Formats: sequence, C-alpha cells, structure tokens
Amino acid sequence: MDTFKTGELSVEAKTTIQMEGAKTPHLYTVSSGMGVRYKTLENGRRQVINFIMPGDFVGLQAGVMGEAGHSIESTTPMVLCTFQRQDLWRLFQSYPSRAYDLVWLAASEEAFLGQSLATVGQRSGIERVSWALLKLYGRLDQLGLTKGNSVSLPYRQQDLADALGLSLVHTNKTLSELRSRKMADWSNGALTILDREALQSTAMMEAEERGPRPLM
Amino acid sequence: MDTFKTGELSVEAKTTIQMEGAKTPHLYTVSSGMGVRYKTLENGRRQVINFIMPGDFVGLQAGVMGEAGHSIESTTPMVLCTFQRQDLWRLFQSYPSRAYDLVWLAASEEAFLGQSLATVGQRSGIERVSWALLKLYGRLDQLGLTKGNSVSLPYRQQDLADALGLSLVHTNKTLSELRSRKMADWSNGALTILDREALQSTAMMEAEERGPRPLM
DNA sequence: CGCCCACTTGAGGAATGTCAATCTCCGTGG
DNA sequence: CCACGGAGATTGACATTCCTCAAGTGGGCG
Repeated sequence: MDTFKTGELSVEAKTTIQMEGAKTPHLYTVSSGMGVRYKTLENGRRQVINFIMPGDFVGLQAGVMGEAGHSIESTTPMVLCTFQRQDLWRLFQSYPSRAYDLVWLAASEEAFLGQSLATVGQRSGIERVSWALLKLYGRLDQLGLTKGNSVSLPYRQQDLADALGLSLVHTNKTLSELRSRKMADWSNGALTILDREALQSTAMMEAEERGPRPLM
Repeated sequence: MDTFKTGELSVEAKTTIQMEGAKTPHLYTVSSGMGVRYKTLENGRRQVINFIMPGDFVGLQAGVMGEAGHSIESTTPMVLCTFQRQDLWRLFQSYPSRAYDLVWLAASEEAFLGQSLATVGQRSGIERVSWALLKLYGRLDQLGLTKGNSVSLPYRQQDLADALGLSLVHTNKTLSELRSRKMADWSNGALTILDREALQSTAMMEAEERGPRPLM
C-alpha cells in the first residue's frame, strides 16, 4: 500500500478532518489517535456513526461516491496516512487482491452499521450502553491497548449519547447505574469492564469470534 | 454479468430466502418483487435493515464475509438471479470495472445505513415516518413504478415500524396523523404523496439528486 | 360461515427527554 | 499564589413521547 501513500496528516484534538458534503474527499489510514464519524441534521442534532481508532481505513465511502456522507473529527491528536481518490481505480486494475480487501472492509462496515441500527432501533437505554461499552472495549482490546480489564477511552459522554440516540443526561444516569451494579465503570477517561457476563446478558449480545482483518 | 449467473430463483410471498448466520450464502440480483432485510435480536425484536426492490443486488456482505449478517424475506412473490460466492473473486481478477461497481454499491449501502441510523437515532416519530415514506416513494419512482403521485407499497405497517424502531401502534397513529394533515396516505397497499414540501420539511431532509447507479 | 390477519382506537404507564442548577477539574491571566 | 472561566460530569424535578395492553373493526379466503 505504501505505493499509494501520498502524505501524512497530523492534527490536534478536536479538529475537523472532513466535512459532510465535501466534494474532494481524501482517503485515510489511521496511524494513531482516535476520533468520530458523524452526521449533523438540520435541527442541529448529531448522530455519531462510528468511533475511529488506529488501523481504521476511513473515507472509502466518500472516495467512491465522490462526496462525503459524514464528517470526521479527531477526539485526541491523530496521525493519518493520506491517499488520493483517483488512485483507487488504479488499485482495482493492478491489485485485485487489495481491491478485494477493500470490499471486505466495506462489507464489515456495513455489517457493523446494521448492528448499530438494530441496537438504536430495538434496545433500551441500558442495553444500548452495555452493548456500546462492550463493543468499544472489544475493539481496543484487539488493538492491544488494554491493561488488565481497563482501557483508556478519551471520548465524552456526549459522544456516546449521540452514537446511541440517547440524551446526555440519560446516558449519564445509565452509566452510573452500570457503575453501581458493578458491571462497568467509565470515568476519568478510562473504561473498566467489571462483569463481562452481566454486560453481555443485559446487552443481549453473544460473544463473537474475530477473524483476521486486512490492513490497508 | 450473465457469465456469472448460475440460476434463477422464484419464491412466493412471505418466504425466507436467507437466514441470519447462514454459512453458505448466495448472492442475488432482484428481477421482480419486493422483500425485506432484517436482523432478529435475542429478545425476539426485529430490526428491518432495508427494503428490497427490483434491481437491488443483495448478499454482497454475506458473500464477502462468508456468513450472512441478516435474514432476507420476500414480501411479495419474487424472482431472483443467483450467483456463486466463489465467482466473486474471479470477478475481481478479470473485470476490475465490475469490481469497482461492486464497491460503489457497497458504499451506497453504507451511506444509506448511515442515514437510517441518523433517522432512528435522532428524529421523532413523525419525522421518521415522513422520512421513510419519502425514501420509499423515491426509490420506487426511480424504478418507474409510480402512477401520478401514487405507488403500490405491499409492506405491512409492522415492517415500517420495525424499520424505524417504533411500535406498531405508534406507527399506525403517526400514519393516520399524516393522513389527516393531508401530507401522505398509505392505505390499502398504496402510498400517495399528497404534499411533498410538507413531508420534506417535517422530515428535515433536503431533496437529493440521484446519479446513475450501476446495475449488476 | 367463520377464522385469521392486518389495521384501528382508547387508556394508562414507563422510559426517556428537557431544563436548570451544581460540582469538579484544569488551564490561564493577573 | 490565587481568582476566574470554561468544559465536562452529575443530579433533581418535571414534561412528554412513545410503549404496552386490550378491545374492536374489516376484508379475504378456505
């Protein structure tokens, strides 16, 4: 993939990397740092589509369709490798196996969005929060960023609320409910899983095995 | 694409075409008929992910990942063209432009799911229903299936409710609200758009231009 | 004729949202 | 060193949307 790399982008925390509707979107691979993908509605409400973590490949949708469908913002300082849109087509002609990996990534993303949709549409507040904390922890665990059963999670409660379609206040109360039940504790930027079994059962979510995942 | 076609599948209404978790999923192109893609949670609740209409290419996610992430059910009688999973890889090697179309489709699907997520997560009941009716009408219009400002819409209210994360009762009451406001009327299997402007403004949704769309 | 499915309607209750005040950090300027 | 201000988290009181339960209607089909 290094052939296609055109540059490196370093941004501070709370920087907008891509705006919804941008016509010349870039493609990125995340080297380090974390962020969010989100959409903003006319009424100002915000839906967080996904949380962005190291290793993620972002902007494929925007790259293929020519217009970004969502905004991207850094939460912590981030470093990203950038690619050109037009190189995408070159990749398809020259490296079919890389192209296949790309569809694999797109399909995974679609699968994840389907799960999110089911969560937001059909689960109660405490189920949604449990589900999200497990998902977040799982991804960070896979990256080897956990220590014991804790992990640094630099987002705000507002971000989680906007991802789950809950109000900030309700999210806060739900988080403290999980804390008092000794199931999970997210405070001071660190998430600790205290009782995975209980979390999984209230989230109504079965443990899932993780296959290999192509890196871009 | 005919090279890859391996058969044709005709099913009656209310037939399950693919089950969530199926290990040998097929790929399909819809020739005629309509259906739904959905996920079922442990508690029995159902999330409709998308409505399937003629021309849709379904099962890409399942085909690439090797396991279906959702079920597919016909609502009306349907005719589908079937493809083999293993041919997907062959396609990538031999027809990069077709492969590129495939990513395009995957990206569109992802974009649509993002919009759905924002709708279910951030909009109120009446906003969600308005949004959904406009989306459904728009897709059918593009297929040339509309007459005047009406179109046949064979789904049940329960299907719409499950797509929007609302209860059947509330969906029903919201539909009759839209009817009494003379904005839209969906009854007896036909959807009529009575006041597009009003629908768009309550859905908080701007009109969108539609580009060409690859057929598979 | 009678059943089943989808749709409809009313009443009451629970989950979640909104508003508003307070608290705790933490960085900055004086 | 301390006052000030802002961002995020927390909490209480109240409002409202939406859900659940329950009953009833109407059409299609065996």
